[in-house]
Amino acid sequence: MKTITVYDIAKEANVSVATVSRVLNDTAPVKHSTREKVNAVIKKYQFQPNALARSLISKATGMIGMILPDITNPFFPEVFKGAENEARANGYTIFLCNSGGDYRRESDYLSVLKEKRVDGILFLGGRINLSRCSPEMVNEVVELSQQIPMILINGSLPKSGLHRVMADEAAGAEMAVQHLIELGHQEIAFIGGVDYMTPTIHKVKAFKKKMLENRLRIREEWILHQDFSVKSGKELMTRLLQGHERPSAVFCVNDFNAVGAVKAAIEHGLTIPGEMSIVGYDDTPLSTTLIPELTTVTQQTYELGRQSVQLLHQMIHGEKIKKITALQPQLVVRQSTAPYRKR
Amino acid sequence: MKTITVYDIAKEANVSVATVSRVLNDTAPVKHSTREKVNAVIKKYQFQPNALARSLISKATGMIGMILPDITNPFFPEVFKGAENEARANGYTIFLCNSGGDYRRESDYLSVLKEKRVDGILFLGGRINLSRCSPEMVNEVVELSQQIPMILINGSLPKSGLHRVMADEAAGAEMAVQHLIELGHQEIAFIGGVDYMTPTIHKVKAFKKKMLENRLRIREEWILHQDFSVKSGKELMTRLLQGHERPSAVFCVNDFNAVGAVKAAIEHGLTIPGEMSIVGYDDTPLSTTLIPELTTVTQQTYELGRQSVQLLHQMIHGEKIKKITALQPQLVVRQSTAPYRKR
DNA sequence: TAGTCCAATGAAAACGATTACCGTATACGA
DNA sequence: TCGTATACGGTAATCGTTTTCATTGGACTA
Repeated sequence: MKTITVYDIAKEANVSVATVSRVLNDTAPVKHSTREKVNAVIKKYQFQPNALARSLISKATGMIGMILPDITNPFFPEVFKGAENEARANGYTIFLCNSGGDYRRESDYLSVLKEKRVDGILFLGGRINLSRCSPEMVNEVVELSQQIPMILINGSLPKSGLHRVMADEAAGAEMAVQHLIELGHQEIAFIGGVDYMTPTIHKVKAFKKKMLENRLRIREEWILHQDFSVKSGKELMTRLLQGHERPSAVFCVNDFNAVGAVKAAIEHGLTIPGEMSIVGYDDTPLSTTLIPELTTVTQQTYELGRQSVQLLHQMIHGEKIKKITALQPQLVVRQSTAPYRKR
Repeated sequence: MKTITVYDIAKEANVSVATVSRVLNDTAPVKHSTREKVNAVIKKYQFQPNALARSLISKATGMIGMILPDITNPFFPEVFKGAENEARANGYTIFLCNSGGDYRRESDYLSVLKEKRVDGILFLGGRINLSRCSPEMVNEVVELSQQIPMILINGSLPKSGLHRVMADEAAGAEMAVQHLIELGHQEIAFIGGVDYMTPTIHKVKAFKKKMLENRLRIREEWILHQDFSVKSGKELMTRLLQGHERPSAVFCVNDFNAVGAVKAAIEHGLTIPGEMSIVGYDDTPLSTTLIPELTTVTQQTYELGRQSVQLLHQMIHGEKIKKITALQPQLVVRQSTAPYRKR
């Protein structure tokens, strides 16, 4: 089966390829009758111009790449959705690249995206969430970003000066802790996350700051880390509950950890929020499916994706954009937190 | 900044472009010393061949498109992950196309994928889950599938003869109902899903079949439909509980609905599984975050994605593959079901 | 020693569009 | 009737690769 080209259309419509192209792209005036004739042939053969050939010459592919650590973490599908809608509205299609947070996989994808000549790249997770990131890993990204418009979402690279769109995690974390303090809690623990990754670091810092501001005691043994999974949240909470003293409230690095914490607490016979208040982070769909529904901090996840693509689109068109765009998080109070009650 | 091409490499290495291409693709013998020389230049400029130009001539893009209804439904990220891993292992990158189940959006994407000349298409949800689908909607897909290898995942199109990979939903549903019956339940309800979509239809049919086989009464007023969301599950369960009689067990069309049902039951003061057994479907991550953990049916979601890409890959290489590949679902008993107790 | 074959390479023609540049028909005013 | 502006149409170059075909110089066989 032969692939049909503009030449075939041109021949059948008795015009030149230039005219076909003009009809296709509306780039120069074409007589009405001619246009009709050409369109008829195009329709007859269901002709669609080859985007590869077109891109080769126009230098634009209408493709963007999105690298993220784990699409099964419900935070990311929401970001993707925002990105995807904005992308489609502007004529882009998205390569979704699941890196597993593995920097080799990231490099692999970076290279693939480059050779596929995507118009832009959205980078989430992995190396951009590491508190220290090797110079090679930084360089690789910086160099690519000089060739292809790129935006870092919810992350950064030391001294790279790359464009970023992010939720203000410190502010969000402060809100969460403030909320607990206002409820009268004094013995508050922090759970979760990988200790050398920035989401954890920012939140721990904000946590300590708030505690200090309110002259509350910070117990280092109540700041526990592991990773970002449900399992991890459960294990850390269990460890917390095994101590001979226990906090009356826990702030978790994300919803996954919070869900695990809730499960551990319930298995331990505690009622939530009666005997233990728990706050999550991200406002993923999990937080409303949980019983009790989770008090958490929303990051405007959808907006994060949408605005990133919007900005990327501007970059692609050579417009200057702000280096940093910060979205304000917001506390969402649900059922997993309640005023402190003496036991 | 000039883009560098094989010509630049060739010139600098004192060879012809043909030789550069041979080094790049290892498609013909090249003298060792020449190869070294060329590779050195390639490395020096960090040259990466333009995939567009390459694809234009090779007719292969290394891109596949995946159309699915809703990436925020936790069932799909898992499918995607399976697909993505297998894809990457075979050198493909995936365009993720979120259709929202909207057939116009599907058509739009179908057309974009065609003009981008993807090597293959994975189609999930939307029109392929409709019990009746207009001839135009069928045709559009069938015609495209004659030009581009395509696999329908968990769905079908009437008389289209397209390749399909699917979980055997009828078998899975029978297992779920069988499980409840074996626990001694006799008054069982079915909840959820859009009534004209195949996931619902298959499950209701299996439900009725099992009930009949066991001479149990089927009450039409206990077969309720709405959509696939948590909210919907909650509303339907609430409606069920307002009747003056109520079932002792409920089989839900998916985990979302089941979560909603559990929430409604608990709000209604029932204990689960003590007073009400609930079974979900899909074994999404939700099922283990819920308290109690949900008894559900696993569809081997990851495998669904992985095997689909594997088969698609074979199709792309012109191999003949089975028209239908069915994965066996499996019952996963957790905490939301228990033996019937008289009240 | 002549003939054969193969490894190693280069020149040029694709692939399927866009587009710069030039050519021509028509209409219009003088 | 002629000159000229207007409105298109056509040709060919271009994008950056791969690939076919031809060429060359040995090495090997008979």
